[in-house]
Amino acid sequence: MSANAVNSTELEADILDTPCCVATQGDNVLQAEEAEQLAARFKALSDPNRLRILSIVAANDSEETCVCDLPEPLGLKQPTVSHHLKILVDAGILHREKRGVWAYFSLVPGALESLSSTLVTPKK
Amino acid sequence: MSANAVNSTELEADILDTPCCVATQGDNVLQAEEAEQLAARFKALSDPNRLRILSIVAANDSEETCVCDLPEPLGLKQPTVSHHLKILVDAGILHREKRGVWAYFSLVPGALESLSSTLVTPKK
DNA sequence: ATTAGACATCGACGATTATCGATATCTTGA
DNA sequence: TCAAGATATCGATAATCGTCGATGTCTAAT
Repeated sequence: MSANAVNSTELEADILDTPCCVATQGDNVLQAEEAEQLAARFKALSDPNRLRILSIVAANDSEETCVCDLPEPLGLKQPTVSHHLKILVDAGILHREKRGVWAYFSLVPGALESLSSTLVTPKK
Repeated sequence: MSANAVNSTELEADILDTPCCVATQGDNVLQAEEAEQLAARFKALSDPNRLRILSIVAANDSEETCVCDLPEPLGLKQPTVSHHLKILVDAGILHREKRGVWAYFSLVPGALESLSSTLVTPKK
């Protein structure tokens, strides 16, 4: 550890003797792979336009939201909206259902709640 | 709305008559600037190594965590760790306190909880 | 079959990001 | 004053990302 105090000349504790660099107990800590998966879901939320899409979908939760609802309020072109929707679907946050010509999107029940709980539950 | 049924020949509702592109009520929806701020905080959580840093800091909540604790378990070099810590501090998630030569980090109380609540509270 | 329209995919471009070596800053003990 | 060490900052590089025009695909109605 940090027990370098076998020195006979100085036994008093300096500020620098305050234990630093405590070995982190590896058990309690988020491992690389789980961190990767969690980060991927937060990454889906790390873009303002995607958050606004979620906001619109959540506000319309009674009726589903279709792609055509989105380009105008967001000020984005259709391919860009489609791109963001794909990211949210891949992250398991949105559900896509194609009916006829249109694609309707809705929140995956519990997805945001589950992500939310990872922030308040004691890490791992 | 979509009442184009004044046509005498066909009065039945096609699939395509299902109302699509409902005008989004602009009041209920996350505005650009708030979306930007929220996204910035999620972006801080969108990297696996930053999540692992938070996990380590949270696990050590009794004693504070110093920078020197981190490079080894993460497999990162010190400048990289410093970079991630800065991002977490700037996002208001970590608190930095310099004592002597060392910099100690701790969770900002309530920061993760507040972010968490934005995910479960009805959007806006 | 053909057309029109909604949506997805592709390819490109500029902007941002994660990483790290090199270096600067700052604090402490000699 | 000096040297050592902990941390922050700088500069570069490769990779990823957001955006959009062009194009492809699929569906429904003619």
